Amino acid sequence: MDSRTSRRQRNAPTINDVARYAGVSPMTVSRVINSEDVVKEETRKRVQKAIEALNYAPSPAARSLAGGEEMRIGLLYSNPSSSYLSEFLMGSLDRASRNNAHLVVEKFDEEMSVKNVVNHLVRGRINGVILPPPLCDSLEMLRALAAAMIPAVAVATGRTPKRMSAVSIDDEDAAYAMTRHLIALGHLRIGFIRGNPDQSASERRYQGYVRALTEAGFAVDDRLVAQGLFSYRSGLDAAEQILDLPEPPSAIFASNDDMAAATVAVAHRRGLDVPGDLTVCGFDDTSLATTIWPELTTIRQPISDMSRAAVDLLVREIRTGKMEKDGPPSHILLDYALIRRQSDAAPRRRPRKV
Amino acid sequence: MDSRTSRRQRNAPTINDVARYAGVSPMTVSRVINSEDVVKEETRKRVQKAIEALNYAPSPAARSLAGGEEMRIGLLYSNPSSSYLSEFLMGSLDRASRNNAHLVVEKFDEEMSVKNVVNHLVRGRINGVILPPPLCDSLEMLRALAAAMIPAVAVATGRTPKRMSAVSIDDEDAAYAMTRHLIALGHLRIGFIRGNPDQSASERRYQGYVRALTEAGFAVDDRLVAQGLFSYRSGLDAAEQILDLPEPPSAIFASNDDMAAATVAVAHRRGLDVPGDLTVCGFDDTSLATTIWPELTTIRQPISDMSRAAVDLLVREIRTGKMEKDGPPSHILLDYALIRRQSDAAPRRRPRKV
DNA sequence: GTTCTCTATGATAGCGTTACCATTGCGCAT
DNA sequence: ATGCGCAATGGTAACGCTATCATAGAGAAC
Repeated sequence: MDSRTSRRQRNAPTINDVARYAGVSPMTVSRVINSEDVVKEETRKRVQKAIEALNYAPSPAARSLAGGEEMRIGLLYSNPSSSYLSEFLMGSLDRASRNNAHLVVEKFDEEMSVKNVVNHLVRGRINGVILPPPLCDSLEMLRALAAAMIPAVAVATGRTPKRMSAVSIDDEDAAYAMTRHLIALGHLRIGFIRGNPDQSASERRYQGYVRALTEAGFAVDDRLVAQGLFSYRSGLDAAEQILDLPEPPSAIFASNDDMAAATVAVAHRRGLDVPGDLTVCGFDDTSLATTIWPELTTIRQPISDMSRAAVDLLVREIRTGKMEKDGPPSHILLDYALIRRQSDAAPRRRPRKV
Repeated sequence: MDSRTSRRQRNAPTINDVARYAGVSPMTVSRVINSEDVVKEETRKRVQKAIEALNYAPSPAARSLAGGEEMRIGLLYSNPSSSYLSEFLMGSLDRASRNNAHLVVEKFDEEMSVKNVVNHLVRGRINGVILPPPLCDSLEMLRALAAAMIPAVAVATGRTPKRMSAVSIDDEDAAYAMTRHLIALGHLRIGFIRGNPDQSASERRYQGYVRALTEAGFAVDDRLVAQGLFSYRSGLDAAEQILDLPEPPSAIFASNDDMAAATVAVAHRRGLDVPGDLTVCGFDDTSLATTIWPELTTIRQPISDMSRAAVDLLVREIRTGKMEKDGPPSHILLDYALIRRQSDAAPRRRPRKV
């Protein structure tokens, strides 16, 4: 009898259940959850297993009651490159809830003034902000945040900001790797479409391209390099320009997937087979890369991992009350990956089989 | 001395402060807050005044801990049609935080069994689930959730589920409107690319197309209708099939944007101008619609509004402890919009200008 | 061997609220 | 008077977690 001896809803496991299961005290479980480093590796593993086994999830309410600190972190985005955003959101959301922080997503429209937005954040008691591109490159925004004493973490910026922590990949190195990949395939003339000059990653990607070429002993032919803006539309123009050349390249490396997709479209319009007649590759591995046909060979950025790292970093900075001591900011560099799909191939030899 | 006698953040007043100030017990204050009617009018007034005076606001964390009504709502998604997801997330996030509910985003991979996922939800104390497409059409999932007594809200399903609330647009009507739009432009032969037959919206969209044609006195020519699967790839094949016809249509209406984009690609490959030689329109208004060139005329679904509505609905159902009484589920229908962009035009007259 | 570090873990006491039962008066029927 | 029912309020124990201090062992230094 006495069917509900407790007020617990459902019969969700609590930290005590986990503790009993793992044969430790609740406190130790708490420490594992909050990834404190004092716990012995062996114990941690045992607890982790118990958590898995019971499918335990900590109660946010209890946490904030006991911990007494409710943290609000803002995600300020401006360019809804939606596929990017959704991955980004997934990662942030995940870490935010683990860190018992509220994620407040805020859009920064063109019309708004930076000042207003920052004021809005202050009013909303936002304790810190994470900035995905292209906002991470807006000096105005960075300055305004610093002035308002709001800690921020930049994600995927090409620069390494002096006063702010950042999480990114090595754009230069990734572009270098992709270019080397094309060289290894046998391409001798490789076109390049640059990204929007306002975003710092553009320059880094171009530098990687140049370095690979130079190292391989190729000259950088300016005619093979077109300026784009990261948009599909701009990619169309850039690709036309390159393919109009009297001696067009056998491969084009675009600074992002949108422009690569545009390049594929232009090639097709001209009756060129991809990758038979032209190899095309992109950068970012957004959903567009696998939407179109052929699917794009591209550089994958671990977007959700980056946002995860960014949230963790930010939470730590807020907790330790950074801003004051101004220890040097952390810069985390995550690994990229070159994803081979169907849009690249060795160039057709000029003189076909005898 | 003893500067921090308590762990309280800020120095927000608690229910005890109010009680002391009003000269009653905390319990009475609680009753006043929760507007229970047992409190004598005079006492209530005194307490109200104390609340005013101290500017007291109850702590949500403590409330949900004690009240046991911590709400966690799950967002179960399977097909990361990322642009859809990010809009969806924005809406859900917004409402979830307003409703003091935690949003738990969960991916449902192909490999997982429905049973496992549902178990996972139960263990994770998820009180309710919202299901974006295509999961909202999975009968297996719906049944499993019902069996586990987890309330759910389907979003953008074509069906109107018997036992579950749903939020959607009128797919049939939207497709009807688009088809009428094409007819009004002067198109006489209008192709159609159907969506994945596993998703209920596909059939509804097709029905709208048929109705418009029939009403206008056109016959439905089966050769102008191709089967697609909602993927770009399938759109490529479907478009080829339709354009291979000896007498191809002057317009093609694809059941979603991905397939419309594919149709544009096929047209371009064949040297057809869009919209000059062929009008193409899509459905959904995902980011792809504005990524490609020409930008697609399409049907806009108010995705974030739909997810907002879904969360509100779900929260209300959980609060009122539905599931038991099985009052008829609510079905909310939101408005769509026909967005005209650059991919449609009047057909070229067969005999060009004398 | 004794004391003095540490390091890893445990015990205890809240965090601010509500659920549940107990208590206090008070009017009214017996 | 005595007891009863009822209205209004209070006391106490959760809720699930973390902060803080205490403690047990394992070495290290003497």
